[in-house]
Amino acid sequence: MLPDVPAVDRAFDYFAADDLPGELCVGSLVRIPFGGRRVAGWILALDVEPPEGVELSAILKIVGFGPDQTMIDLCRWAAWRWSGRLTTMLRAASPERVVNRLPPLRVRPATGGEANELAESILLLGAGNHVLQVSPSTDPLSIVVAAARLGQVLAILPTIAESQRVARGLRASGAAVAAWPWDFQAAAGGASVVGGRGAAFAPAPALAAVVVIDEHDEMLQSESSPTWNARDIAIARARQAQVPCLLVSPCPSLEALLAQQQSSEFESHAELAQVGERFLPRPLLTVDVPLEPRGRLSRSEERSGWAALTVLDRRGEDIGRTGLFSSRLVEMIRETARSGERVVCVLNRTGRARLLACRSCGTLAECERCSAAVSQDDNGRLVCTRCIQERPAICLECGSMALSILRGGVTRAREELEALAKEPVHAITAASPKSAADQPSGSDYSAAARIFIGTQAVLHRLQDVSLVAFLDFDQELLAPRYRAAEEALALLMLSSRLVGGREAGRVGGREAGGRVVVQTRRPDHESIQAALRAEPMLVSFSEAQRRILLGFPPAAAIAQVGYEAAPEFIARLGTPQGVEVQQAEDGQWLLRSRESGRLQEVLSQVDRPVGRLRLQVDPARLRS
DNA sequence: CGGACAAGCTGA
DNA sequence: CAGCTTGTCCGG
Repeated sequence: MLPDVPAVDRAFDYFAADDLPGELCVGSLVRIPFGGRRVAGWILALDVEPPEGVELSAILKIVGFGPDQTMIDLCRWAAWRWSGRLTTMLRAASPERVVNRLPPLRVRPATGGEANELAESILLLGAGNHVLQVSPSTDPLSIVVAAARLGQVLAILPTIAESQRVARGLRASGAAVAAWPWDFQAAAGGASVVGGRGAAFAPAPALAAVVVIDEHDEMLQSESSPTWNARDIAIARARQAQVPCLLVSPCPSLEALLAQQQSSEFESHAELAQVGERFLPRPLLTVDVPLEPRGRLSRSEERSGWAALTVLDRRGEDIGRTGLFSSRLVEMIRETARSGERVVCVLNRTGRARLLACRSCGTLAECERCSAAVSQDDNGRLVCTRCIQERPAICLECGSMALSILRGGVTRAREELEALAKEPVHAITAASPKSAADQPSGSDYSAAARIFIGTQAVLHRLQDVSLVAFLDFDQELLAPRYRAAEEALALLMLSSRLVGGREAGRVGGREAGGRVVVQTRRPDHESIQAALRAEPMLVSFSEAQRRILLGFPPAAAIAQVGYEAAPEFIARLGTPQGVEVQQAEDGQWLLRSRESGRLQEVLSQVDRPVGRLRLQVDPARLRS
């Protein structure tokens, strides 16, 4: 019995009275007395031999059904893989509301769906991981429906909203569908599961295939620790059930390509096999692993979904004298807006300015306390993002109030563009209300508005766009994040979808006539070249080399350790063999191991000190 | 986590 | 030395 008390993370033995109402089995959710309180808990095993001299307490109540033995095994593995607590994983695998009865197992596969080549090839897939490189305009529904002809499928998508659309479509194809996290019962009864990343933990007793849509998407990873990734859990589940796992993406991740490579090498379901307390880990990326998706569309189909990409090379322009908008871009924006179509400009910098200098003495605007460069917020005040200090816009050196913007943010760019385009420009950031309906009256960007500007959040907010322009794509390409190249390509892919209007049901991409524009000084960068030629593998090849060289996932396992208890944690860790320990300047530590499974093993042996600790294994981003 | 209990601090 | 705070341990 594992109490649902995260800090405990240890199982205890209890006594089950014969006359306890309800069915008691492995995975049952129960209520038990624990440390003087009544708490919820999960039954992990029955008929255990309690240790000598322990007085057992009785289970108070059987609450309902929870994750079965298979799911408990999976949760154990996930807890090990991301150094999390078993309770966290079991919570994710438990029903939202009490489930008192499970329906008899009955599978109703999809019967409808298009009978195209792709659908036929999915029916023939064997167990193992299969990377399916699709076009940005490929409708995920067609793939999920094709897979659901095999029986119960588990379909995982990055967003709940999209998963609901797919769930509706799958239902229409005749399949029994469980929408996660609401339909635990139906899932346990054999219905095909469709949901967001959480669906990776849904029960699927008759599992026939696992499908991960947009497997490259960062949304599939939990942002708080444990930083479990639904793609990797999907891979483990498919292997556990010995069924095919379809990793679908227009820009496949290295993780998916590596998993595909390994599934042909390791056919046994070794991953979840435990040897004592240890799991057999997946090998890491090495230089001799060839990376190539197994499933591909025809070149023309694949290309059709990628939007025509215009690369505006800014190298020839005078450094420091050019604004955010090249004349060519302004021309394109005006032209598109004039024909009544929508334009979206992307600039991943919030506020008014991210870097300022004094106009009279040239001094950079810094924080008076910590000397970091200060930003200017929407109200014109200078703020330090590092120490949350704030002051008016005055030069500390000469007292001048005239500061010039060296690197502008969205607020400033909006004003600038409005002047250049000679029509209203609407700013949208992550902080803006979600839909036009939430808009205060008077700001009418729903109907008449044509030009929008914002951080990359705009790409998720708008539809029916004809032009997406990245004002400073170098910021994406050269971002100090180890996945920057893949993320940059994913942004171009997402933009292709947006201008292709997949939501609107159009064919999309080149054929729909939408355009994506990037302003850059790195026109030769592989992320741009990959989108230009509709050949995402260009990024994979160079990224694989880079990750191996620098020691980042999936070529190494890393962990970021932070918060107050971090120094004590690192002290307890010592200097274990096969693990590098690096201290970052922001008071965080980075652990790295190039030996598969070594990091997990080492982390599981350290007991957590008291106090707040952030421990993130293989996070998508190393944050400070 | 939260309760129990022990060891340390304060004040008359 | 009572009464209270702070720390450490443990739960079946």
